[in-house]
Amino acid sequence: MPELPEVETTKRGIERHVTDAHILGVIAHSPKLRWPIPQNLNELLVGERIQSVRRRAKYLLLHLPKGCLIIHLGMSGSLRIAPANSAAKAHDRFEMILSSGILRLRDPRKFGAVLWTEEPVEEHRLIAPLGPEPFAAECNADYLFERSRGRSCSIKTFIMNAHIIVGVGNIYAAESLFAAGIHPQRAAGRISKKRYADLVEHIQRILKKAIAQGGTSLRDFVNEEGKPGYFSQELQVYGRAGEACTNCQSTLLNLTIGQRSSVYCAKCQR
DNA sequence: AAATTCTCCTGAAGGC
DNA sequence: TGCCTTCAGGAGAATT
Repeated sequence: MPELPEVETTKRGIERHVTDAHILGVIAHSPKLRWPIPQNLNELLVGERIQSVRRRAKYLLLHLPKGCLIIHLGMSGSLRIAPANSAAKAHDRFEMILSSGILRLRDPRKFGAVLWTEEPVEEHRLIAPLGPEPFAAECNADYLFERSRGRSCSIKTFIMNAHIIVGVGNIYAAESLFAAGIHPQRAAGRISKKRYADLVEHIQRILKKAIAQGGTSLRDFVNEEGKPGYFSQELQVYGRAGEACTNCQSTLLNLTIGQRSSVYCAKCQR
């Protein structure tokens, strides 16, 4: 399921294909994903040039002269660069015929999104409320400590909240908390600044490593060439409930926090 | 404001 | 072998 490393991997993969590419056609195979796909994209975009591609949180932003195409991969989405003459298949929901090939969004579960905005994208309703990127300078122990004061939600829920910090989904939240030795259910407001410093360091380290390995491939994720990522080999706790902790050999436990499975080690995480 | 619950959708896995 | 049920999961929306 695409989290920040997977989206970053995708962004880097499509960058050289889409930058400066001209749009020859736009086809929405599904009327809606999470939200309706604008039906006038063909007339809006054909003939335009893609100026650049950026990632903000887990959103991919394709900048055009008139506006910005916002793409979210949801939990089962992947973008591929396909040959110009290839045909769309069953779960292909959206595609843009480019001068450089076809940019195709495959999303079996339809939790993704394709949106168009002509306002500055930073002001878009989905982008504006987002917290800082995990690698940004302002995303540090002081910031997380201040934002967490007085909050009773679990630390896992807290770091998965994109309005606090973006890009930390279920997999990397579990991994980061294990690395930092913090129990996923501990109240966010009851964690010291020192522990937040540890935590943010681990979040950054783990995300960077996952990006370097092309993301974690679980179920559907493949990069723009259809290849999986390799970070899943590095997972310490995610998906390992019932197995032995790599640090102390205790049996890893599973908790449901905010309707998300949360694997942790009761001995190593307090 | 913050916390909780609901919702979208479909493949995969488990039970019988 | 096959049908039915349950579950996962990003994140906004609705509700309390």
